Amino acid sequence: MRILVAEDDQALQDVICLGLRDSGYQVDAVDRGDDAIDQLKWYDYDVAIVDWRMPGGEGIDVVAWARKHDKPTALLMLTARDAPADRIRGLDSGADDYLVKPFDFGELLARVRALQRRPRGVAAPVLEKGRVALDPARREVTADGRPLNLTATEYLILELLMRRSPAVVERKQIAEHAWEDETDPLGSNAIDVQMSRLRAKLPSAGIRIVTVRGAGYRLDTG
Amino acid sequence: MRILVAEDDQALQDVICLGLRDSGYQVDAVDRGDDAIDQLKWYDYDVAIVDWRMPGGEGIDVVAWARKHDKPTALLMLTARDAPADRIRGLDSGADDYLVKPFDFGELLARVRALQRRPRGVAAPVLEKGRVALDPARREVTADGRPLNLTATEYLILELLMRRSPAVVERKQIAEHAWEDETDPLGSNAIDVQMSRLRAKLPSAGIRIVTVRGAGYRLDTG
DNA sequence: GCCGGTCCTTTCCGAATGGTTACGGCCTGC
DNA sequence: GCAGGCCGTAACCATTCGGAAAGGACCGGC
Repeated sequence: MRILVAEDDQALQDVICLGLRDSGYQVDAVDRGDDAIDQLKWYDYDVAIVDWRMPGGEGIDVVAWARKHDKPTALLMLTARDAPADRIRGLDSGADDYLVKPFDFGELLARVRALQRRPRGVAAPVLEKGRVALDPARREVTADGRPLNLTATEYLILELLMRRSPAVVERKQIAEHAWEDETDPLGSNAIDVQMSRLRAKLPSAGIRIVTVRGAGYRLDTG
Repeated sequence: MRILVAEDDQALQDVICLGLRDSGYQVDAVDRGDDAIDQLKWYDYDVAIVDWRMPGGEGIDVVAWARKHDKPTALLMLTARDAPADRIRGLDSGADDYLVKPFDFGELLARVRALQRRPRGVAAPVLEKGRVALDPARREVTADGRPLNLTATEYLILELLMRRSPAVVERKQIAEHAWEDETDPLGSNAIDVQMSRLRAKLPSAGIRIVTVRGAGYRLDTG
């Protein structure tokens, strides 16, 4: 479990980081609000412990930023402000929990554990078409409950076709979606080969890939 | 928004119920622990505010029951016990938040709002899958009650897989969660080796780690 | 009907991916 | 400072994947 600690009091930061590491967490620490936002921008933390007062942006701004950008990180505000009005403001800015300094370290750990129990984000819906069900979370495709064994590339292509169905998907879009370097497969027959392999795995799946000459491909039922 | 209030002090119960209704919530109240469980059994509450000491079953038992039965209700414990050890026990029993009496009513409202924001459904404090139980607080993993001796890295990986199950977890996410410097294991086969060691300890544990080529790993039962 | 272009399919092979094992360095506890 | 556990490295292996190539099918236009 990965935790971000944003606290400008060096002594307190050390205590928190050491204690958390001791409990087996992967901890990164920053001492500025803007640095905290940077970290959240690039890494996927499970929990962030954010001090209210910090140089470079208040903790409350960090929380608001994370909420605005739909980060899955659970946010715990940490502060010396213990007036009810402050707590209310902290929580209403989007924090999931609020702990007042000085605090018992064991309680901090317990609150972190409580936050970890939150399910992450919203479950991706299962795409269904014909007899085929594609589950993006499990990365699994089944036909009548039986798994179709798709390779990574085949999966990406089928996912795109299912999402767009019944619209036509251009070759270029397929290239962009399923290849790192989207110019690569256009000069070759790579896409053709993939489509052929994919089709070979679909019969009796209740869907079929229709070629639209000069335009691309489309997924149809039946 | 539907809330259950379980509090045996009639005066306090009235205050809470009136205040919540005033804020537009639909509130049911009970004054016994067993009644609280009954209500949770039959109705689908968004939030339950549960006092610790009550006739007919302690609040902590209500919380444990709700978690054990996968109730999606967010649980807030309310109590006069403010020793850190009590708070920790309350939270680790599965409560999502813990508020000490006497409290500011505005803060209660803010904490309720914070609970509402989280996606519905919260995992139990102990993760269970197949015959394996993983207790994050004790940092212990058992299969059928017998301890599996996992190393620190193996534990971190298994914890992540169990939390995300049945979703696929990318290698990069595994790297971020189980290693300090997440770029390190990606260039090597460190993750592969850890997975191999972990698998070696899992047979007959009722779970299995499935490789999803090009995507990552997934924990499945069976 | 012929022709050019687009698309399909199959085969082949190099490369990538991942699993397993042995080894050795490092840290910890005694 | 020694023993043992932990974990990364490297080597080896099995398997899979996907693109190149080649030949054929199909389509549309003239």
